[in-house]
Amino acid sequence: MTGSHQNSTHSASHTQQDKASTPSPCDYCNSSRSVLYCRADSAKLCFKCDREVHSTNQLFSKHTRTLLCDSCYDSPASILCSTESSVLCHNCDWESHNLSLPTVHERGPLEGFTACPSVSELLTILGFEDVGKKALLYGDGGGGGDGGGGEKNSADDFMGCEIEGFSDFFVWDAPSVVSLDDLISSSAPSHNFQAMEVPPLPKNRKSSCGRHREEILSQLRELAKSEPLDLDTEQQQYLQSGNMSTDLEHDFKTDKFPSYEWHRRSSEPMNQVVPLNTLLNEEVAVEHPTSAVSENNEGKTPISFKSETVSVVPKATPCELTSQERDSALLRYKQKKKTRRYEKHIRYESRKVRAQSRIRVKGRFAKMEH
DNA sequence: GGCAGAAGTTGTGGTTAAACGTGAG
DNA sequence: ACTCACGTTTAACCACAACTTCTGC
Repeated sequence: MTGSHQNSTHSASHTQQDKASTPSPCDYCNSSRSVLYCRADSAKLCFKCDREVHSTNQLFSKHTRTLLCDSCYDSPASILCSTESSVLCHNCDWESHNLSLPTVHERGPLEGFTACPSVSELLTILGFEDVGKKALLYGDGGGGGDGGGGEKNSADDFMGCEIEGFSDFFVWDAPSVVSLDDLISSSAPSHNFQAMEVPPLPKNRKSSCGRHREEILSQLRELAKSEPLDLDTEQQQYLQSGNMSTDLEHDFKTDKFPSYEWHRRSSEPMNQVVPLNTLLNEEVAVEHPTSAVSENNEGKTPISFKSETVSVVPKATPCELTSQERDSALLRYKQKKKTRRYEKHIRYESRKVRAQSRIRVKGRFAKMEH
């Protein structure tokens, strides 16, 4: 083993550690935060680019995409832990549940999606079906005069804010098969493979989009701007009549940083956006609304906040790309796709040489005779 | 902090059984 | 619709050197 080889392996492991637990930008636009993983492309994408890439042709639309793991941000999530409201890849699930938190957490399989679902379909897929278009309409702090009683408040700050009580909106879609045990118990020959006596998972679970639902919902709202929602007449009139929250209007037209919109303070105007320089590479004091008290647009009832210092990831660059940027991004994506390696990659040539010279019995490695 | 040794983990390829897909009867 | 035969694909298996992480001094 040469020194340079050792160095390369060391640096490789460092690289892996470095990129772990750090949200990475979209492989396509390189600006929005990636929330989806496409196995076929080995690409991490934001919702907007996912739509753009996978709507290109029918072949691409068949790619299965899943959410990124909440823990390592590097692998497709396959397990939903409803106890922690997180989505995890197999490795992280194993680490967090088999080593430290054995079996007390309620977990289930997480499935991806194919084709190019509409925003409302995506909301359903991600377990937001009860919030759906209303939340997209009223966005953050908007509200509007729609009925709905007390729960309306929660949806008002749906996009940008973590609000207590709001999690009740999120509905867990109970998968038909929850575990291997379910498969076994459901395999009685007379039952026609339907799961029998397997209680469905509780309906009041949180959404299946993991810990980053703010980011996901923010991107979905961006997506909704370019996609005519399947709205009812009342909602359409509401949008057109100008009754729409000024905040939402602002979002649709000028807000470049929807993900960070909740960084405003209660004393600031509702449509004020945190300047870019405060968002880049520095810790900023932000305040989360702790209770959903925002009423309608005219009321401007102040939202109560709790202060919290968070590390802002410098990825909050505009989602809106110029045509040049788009072309550039497309080029980058295509180049990356070209250089993708499907063939087997040997990390340690010395091990290969060693394996090839090993004694075998029916293809298996045999013990060396000393 | 630096070093040495122990302990634990990873990666390697040929064979084969099982799984899977397809077409014929 | 079903069974069977046949071809193709996939994943598990094995031992151990190389590599990484931990521990004690």
